[in-house]
Order: sequence, then C-alpha cells, then structure tokens
Amino acid sequence: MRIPDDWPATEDRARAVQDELRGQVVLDETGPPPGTGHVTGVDVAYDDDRDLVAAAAVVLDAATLEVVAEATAVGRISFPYVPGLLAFREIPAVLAALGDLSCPPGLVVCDGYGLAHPRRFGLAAHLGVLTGLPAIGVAKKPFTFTHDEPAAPRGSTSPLLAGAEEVGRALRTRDGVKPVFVSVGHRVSLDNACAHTLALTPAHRLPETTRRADALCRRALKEATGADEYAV
DNA sequence: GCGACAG
DNA sequence: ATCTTGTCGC
Repeated sequence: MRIPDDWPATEDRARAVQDELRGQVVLDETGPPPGTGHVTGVDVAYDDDRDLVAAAAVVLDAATLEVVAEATAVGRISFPYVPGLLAFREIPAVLAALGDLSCPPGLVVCDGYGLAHPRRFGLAAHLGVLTGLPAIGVAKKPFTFTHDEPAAPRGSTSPLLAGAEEVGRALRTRDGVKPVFVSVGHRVSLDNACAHTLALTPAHRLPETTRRADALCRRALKEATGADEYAV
C-alpha cells in the first residue's frame, strides 16, 4: 500500500479524483459479521507549527476488543483542511500506517464519513476503494446533513439525510448521550455498519477503534522528531 | 452573495 | 484538528 504518486495538489484536481473513483465503491456486500475477525481503527493528528502529521492504525480482535496489532506513520502535511476534501489530508499518512501492520486489518473504521459526503465519496469510501478493504465511517458531528433526534435508548437510530436521500444514520451508542453518525464506506451495508458500531461501543460513545487510534496518533505526534518521516 | 461545513 | 481548568460521575 503505497501513496499514489499522482496525489492531487489542487482542490479542483481532488474533486475530479473523487468523481473518478466514486464508481469503484462496492455497495452490494454485507460486510464481515460483527464480533468476528479483525476490526481496525485509523485516525490522524496534526501539528501545524512543525508541519507534521501522524497517523495510527490499531487492530482489535472484534470479539474481545483487545489490541492485536498497531502501527503509526509520521509525515509532512500534504493538503489543507477543506470541508469535503478531508480524505486528501488524511489518507497518505493512514495508508503508510496500514502498510506497516503485522496482520490483515479486516474491517476499517474511520473517524469521519463514507458516502455521507457532498460528492458521495468521503474518507471511508476513498480509503476503502484505495485499499480494497471493507470500510465504514463513524463521525462525531452531522456535517452538512440533517437528522431527527434518535430515541433515548442505546441502539436507537434516525436517518441521516441529504434532502430526501438517506446517506447514513444517526446512531445512539449510549443512553441519553448525543448520537454518532454512521455511513457506509466500501463493501459494507448500512445495517451492518451500525451493528459494528454498536459492537464497538460497549462503554463509550465513540468506537473503541477510534478511541485507540486517536490516543495512539496523538502519542506518535508528540514523540515525532521529524527525522522519522515516511517516504513520499 | 454570505455563512456553514467530517477532521 | 488544536488551544485549555476544574468539575461531576461511574
């Protein structure tokens, strides 16, 4: 898994890449059953002053949620944050981390959106297509979409809407706590994506995958010297 | 035209 | 994302 050498340099080119890759998303697979095999969380942290980005990939045993493997990667920030183009900022570092894992990632859980995206090709869909891995997005904020408040009990959902189109689901992972926003990335159904999210949230609002990856990439960023960058 | 907008 | 103290609760 190498960083594509034609990685976009401009916003217009990035949008063209999204339009070009969107057709490769696979939507007719259910995806792996929750509670079996591996589930991998990925996340990225930034240090604008040092111009550094750190990514982490943490593989969990889906049944026990224990850590099976982890990897980090540090590099230069290669793209600004532009709403709708998050993937271009995060993916190079994430690919480097995934490539360093000692075991297969299984299902990848992203901190952000999949098909719930202005061009229907968010981070999780993009990462899924580039790696071929099943992927879902679990976001903390509704982005530009609308939704009704899900009922109070854990497990309640309401559709995440772009107009009349259901692009994902607001999912309550803890009683009475604000929901997370789940969307399909690649090779996983929305029902299964929500089932995985619930299996990954026995104790917290956010999936264990996201929590582990978040903690690890922050630590990697702190410990980064700048001399240990991955090659581009 | 202006603001809002995953991380 | 990141900058940040104390505080309430399991």
